[in-house]
Amino acid sequence: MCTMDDAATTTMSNAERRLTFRARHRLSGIRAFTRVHREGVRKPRGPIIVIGMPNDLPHCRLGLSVSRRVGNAVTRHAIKRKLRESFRLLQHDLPGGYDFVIIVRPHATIPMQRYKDQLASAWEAIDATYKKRYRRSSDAEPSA
RNA sequence: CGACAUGGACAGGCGGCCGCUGGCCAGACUCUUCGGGGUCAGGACAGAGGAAAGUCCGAGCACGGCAGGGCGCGGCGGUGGGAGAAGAUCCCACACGUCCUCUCGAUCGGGGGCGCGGGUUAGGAGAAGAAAACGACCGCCGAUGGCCCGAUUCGUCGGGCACAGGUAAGGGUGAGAAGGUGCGGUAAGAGCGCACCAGGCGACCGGUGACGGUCGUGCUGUCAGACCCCCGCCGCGUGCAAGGUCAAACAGCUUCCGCUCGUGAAAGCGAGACGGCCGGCCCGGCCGGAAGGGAGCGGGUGGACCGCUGGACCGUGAUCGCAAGGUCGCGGCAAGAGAAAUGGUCGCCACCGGGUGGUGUUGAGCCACUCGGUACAGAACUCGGCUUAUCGUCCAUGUCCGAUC
Repeated sequence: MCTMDDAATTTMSNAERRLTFRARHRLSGIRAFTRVHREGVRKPRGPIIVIGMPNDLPHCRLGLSVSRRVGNAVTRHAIKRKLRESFRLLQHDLPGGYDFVIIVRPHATIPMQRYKDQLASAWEAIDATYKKRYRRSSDAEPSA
């Protein structure tokens, strides 16, 4: 039993440490996108606008919206890959349980590190906003 | 050697770390209606293009439509062969037009490039212009007729006017002005006549044919067919978000059961209860099955699976063909995503450009350091073409020619 437990904990910790980007990390479907657009918090950061809202999952999900105005298919795809990579590398360093939609505005190409910094900044800002809201509502509830 | 043209090949390389998609091989945990499903970690393998693009043609495939014919709409357009699944497209030869190539220049020949290229004597629209064809704005003429003046042998003659009229030489407009140039001709002109040139028509000759040649014929405006139109030929529509399968949940529809007792294996039948209708009420008669459940049909929404990658396939050798390509042998299986994988980052090297320093008689070049760059561009059902974009490197072929004056 003891060994079983050990094995379980190691796999868990391994799973937590690994920087994967699977299908479950993707935001999919027009409903999920419009929901985030309508209810989420918008944080513009340079060439990108990050919209975030909490989900009921232990991890975060990412959706990308890059219009044709940004460039041709190759350019758009390159930006998407860099943003996805940024999300992948950041996923365990920042609080989980959010859905994000990133809208990309037309801009000159920049290295991935810049996208990563912008995303981290927006991520923290969104988390702070929801933490504040949660605290306010839990403070207000007992009094009312 | 160099320049230009055409065709072909390649589309920076290697490594570390961290990831993604696919089927395959194996494992742990877990759920299960025992069919299977879920989560996690692992292994080796495979994983964008010559244009994957534009979606412009031609097909396969799918669904819908379809007697036959006509109108309409759309597409194509030199000729003869050939390749091809194809009426897409391509190849060879020829014809026509045009350009280039030698030369101070001209002509002829050779060679090469380019051409969405049937009909403009079937007709129409089109700006400017007087007019695009039954042409007269200016101009020219005014022979002939008219009017006026003079002379007169009374027959006419000379001069004038620009009234009738004649006229396409010249001006102006235009891409184009009555085929062009020259000579004759005329009052002035005009294919009115002639010569040459260009075109049309006819005859003959050559050619399978596009067409070419000769002769005849005064027959002759021209830009536009990437405007309508005419002629010939061809053409159903929509595209994998096509379309098919599956199981859920929820509308809707059909049908059965329905509450009790008897009978019966069951279906059912009989009786009763209940509800509705006839009725003031009862009897009686007729009709029905709420709630709930079973079965069937089933629009739309979301999901899963199929379609979905083995094909007019790729590589290679032989052979046939001028070529496009054909035939045969051998070897191979090569992405299948779905908010959409095929990457991110770091280092080294290669190539190109700039700067600094060194070497070098100046220069060319070489070396070191440093900075920047390394195209166009991303599969979305699959093929065959076309078109467009493209940093550069390499290879192959062709041309850069001749005669006469």
